[in-house]
Amino acid sequence: MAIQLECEKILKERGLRITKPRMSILEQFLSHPNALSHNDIEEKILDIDRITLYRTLKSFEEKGVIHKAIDGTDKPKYALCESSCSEHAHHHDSHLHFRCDDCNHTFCIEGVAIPAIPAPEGYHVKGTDIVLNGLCKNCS
Amino acid sequence: MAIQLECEKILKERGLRITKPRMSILEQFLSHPNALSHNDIEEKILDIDRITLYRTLKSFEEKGVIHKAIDGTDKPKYALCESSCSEHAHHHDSHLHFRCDDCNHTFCIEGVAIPAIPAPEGYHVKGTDIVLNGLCKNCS
DNA sequence: TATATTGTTGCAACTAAGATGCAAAAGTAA
DNA sequence: TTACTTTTGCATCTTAGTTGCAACAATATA
Repeated sequence: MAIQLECEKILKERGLRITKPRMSILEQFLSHPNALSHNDIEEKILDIDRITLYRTLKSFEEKGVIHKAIDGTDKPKYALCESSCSEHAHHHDSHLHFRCDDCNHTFCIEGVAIPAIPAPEGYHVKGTDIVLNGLCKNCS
Repeated sequence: MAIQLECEKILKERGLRITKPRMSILEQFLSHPNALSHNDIEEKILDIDRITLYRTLKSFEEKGVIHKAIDGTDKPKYALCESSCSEHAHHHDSHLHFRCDDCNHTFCIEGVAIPAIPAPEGYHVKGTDIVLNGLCKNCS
């Protein structure tokens, strides 16, 4: 599917109006395999307004288009959600991200079975986030 | 052991000079079970200089006194290292933290066996960080 | 296809987080 | 006690992120 059409489809599905900044931001996520930070996007879309970008990332997150990819760095990064995520429930009770020590990219890994982590005594576990680091496909 | 003595011992072991700000910062870590953010410490030690705190946290981290506790929030938090950590090697290839959804405290969990996470195809895994969330001992 | 409605943008202004350089002060070794 | 070295605390700067608001653009409806 043409990337433009796919962007429009996603925005419509989530009840977000189709606007120029939203289209170009979403396009970035669709065309990169790795999670993107605010800064990454600013560098790729030169004429984007800083504040619009903040707000777009926030509304994308709220509507289940993207999710914050925990990767152990101080800079928040975002990755596309699976289509099964919705406004009301991100299906991310158990999530796996991989940060490459070499290229510093963070990847959202789908479809790997995550073993249950033994709950520490007295704690009630609701969700699990796993951050692996090492070398990614390209760098190893 | 008196807490003062313990602080001095740790600082000496790591080759850090014993100073007033370092003592009071380290004291905070020793007297709280949870990981502390920059802000947490500023609130507890009222007369501390902001920049000194930044620099102290950095040197504590470099010398293996504390480590950054990845907990999925945007605010870096720090927790005491086990004594087996050193300047040259943090023993944190596999680390587990727990963030409570209720009190928002982050705990560094020691002594729980962490199952190996299956490495995604093509990736070379060197370290694993796990962030559990849910309810901590006090809140459940 | 014009219009009303509502959501979104882009700017200004602000707050908070964090880094750097430097002179004065404090720790340590002799 | 002195000499040497590290650390502190301040001023200054940069970057990240928020809020309020007027102008504008997307959609729904007539």
